[in-house]
Amino acid sequence: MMNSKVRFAPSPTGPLHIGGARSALFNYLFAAHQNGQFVLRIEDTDLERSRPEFEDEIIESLRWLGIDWTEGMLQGGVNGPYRQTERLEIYQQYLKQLLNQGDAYYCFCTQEELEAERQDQLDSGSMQRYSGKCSTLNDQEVQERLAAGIKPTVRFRVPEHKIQVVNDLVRGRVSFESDNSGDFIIAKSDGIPVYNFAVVIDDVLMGITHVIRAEEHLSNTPRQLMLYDALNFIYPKFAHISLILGSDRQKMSKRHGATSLVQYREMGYLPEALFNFLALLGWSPEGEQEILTAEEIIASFTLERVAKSPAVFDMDKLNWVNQQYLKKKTTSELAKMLKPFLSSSEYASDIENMDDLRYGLLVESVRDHLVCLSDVTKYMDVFFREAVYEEEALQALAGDGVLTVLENFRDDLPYFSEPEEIKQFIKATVKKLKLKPKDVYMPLRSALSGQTHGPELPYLISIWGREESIRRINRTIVNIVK
RNA sequence: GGCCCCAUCGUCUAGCGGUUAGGACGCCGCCCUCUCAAGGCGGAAGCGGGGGUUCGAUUCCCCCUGGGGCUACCA
Repeated sequence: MMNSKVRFAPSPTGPLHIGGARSALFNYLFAAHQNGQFVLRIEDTDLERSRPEFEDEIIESLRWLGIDWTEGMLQGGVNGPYRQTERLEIYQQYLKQLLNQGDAYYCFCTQEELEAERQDQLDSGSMQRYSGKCSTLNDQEVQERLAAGIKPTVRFRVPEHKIQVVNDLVRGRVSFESDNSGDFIIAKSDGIPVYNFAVVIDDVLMGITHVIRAEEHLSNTPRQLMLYDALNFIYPKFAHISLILGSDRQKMSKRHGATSLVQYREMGYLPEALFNFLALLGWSPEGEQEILTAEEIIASFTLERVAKSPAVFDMDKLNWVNQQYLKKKTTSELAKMLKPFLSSSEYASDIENMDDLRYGLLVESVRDHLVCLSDVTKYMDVFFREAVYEEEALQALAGDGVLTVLENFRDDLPYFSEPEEIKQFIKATVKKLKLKPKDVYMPLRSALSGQTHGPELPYLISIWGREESIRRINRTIVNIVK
């Protein structure tokens, strides 16, 4: 198993999804674990839906997640090109071979005819598969149709009564009966090969030893195996990993909320957190530790520990994992990462006007609340908005000694105070007035912010500074306490 | 409909014939605490059902049920 080579072969028909990212990740982990090779190939044979922008986006997403490959897109390599639409001549050769061998034939059925055929089979409850109508056309009939300008598809002639066995590395032995599959199309009428065909050619020519992909491809594998047989190719090893489901146990799709990697990046999830979380979806390390570095995951990743059952994507757990990684960041690292999120918020100018010291304090005061970076904007109101008194705050301000507390604070508040100094000052005030801490803190908090909850009070005061804090106190005294 | 895969707390999972069925998220409670978080401690919560095999099944086999996938000139 020393020279293993895997691949990830996305179709650029949309952004990189959670599911695709997980497949890419498992391939990456498998390769990295044994120092194998990893090819990134683009399967863009669906001309209708493939778009170059998506190709770029997928590649960028992989990079962002921390997934590297050793060959293929951007890296180059001796087995290129790595974009399927640039490999058309290659597929053509094998198509010709299959045609010559009699393992494939031209099919002139129109889409309407096929649709009608399918509908009939559906109505009569019989097996849904191609009837084989064109499989018996003789040379002359074929030539006539070609001469008439009909563009044929190419179908693979499925052998009869053959058992195809997939020795899957995660699922074990899975067998299929060839008779359950009709002659399937391997090249469309425009000459472009279809997935099941192109994937076989590419995997063989690129020397792929292990095909690790999502379970949805398990049922396609026997068709691919028949192609391997017809072309006299040696099978790679297969490993089909289970699907990722939404909370309703359906395959993840756009209606499950954020499903693309870019969305998570935009929300402010850390790539290392997603890397860790995705690795845990369908795989588990031996110990009980769940927060693991990429290196640790690579070191212990094996297909033997990959789960067979599908996994529901749990946003709560992702949030927790992300929080764990956020906590590891220093305040200055966080401050830097948070900037773009604040700069595009309504508080952009407020943040811009803050000096580094105060901005650092602000970050420190809200960091424990963050689940993802974009959350930061939810906690900015209290710093920059004029106090709007909540019911509980008004109650806290209605107490007996409130005015004394406020005036004492206002008159004795020291200059240039850092949170710790302010904390000491409040402590001293508590002592001096012979009150319970709460009877000092709550009136102050309420008077300053209009709320009974929020960031630690010493931080709030320090961030506002002496002048602003006194202004707020006075405003409350005049308007509320009187 | 046919073929295939899957099945342990709500969720992610450990388990690979004998365990008080372990961990994590979430939830609940307590502690800490000016508040909200964070943190610490504790708790509730699971082997889908029925047959076998076995001295003994969560674990092995079969059936059922449930969920998912494939069945495209998509991948």
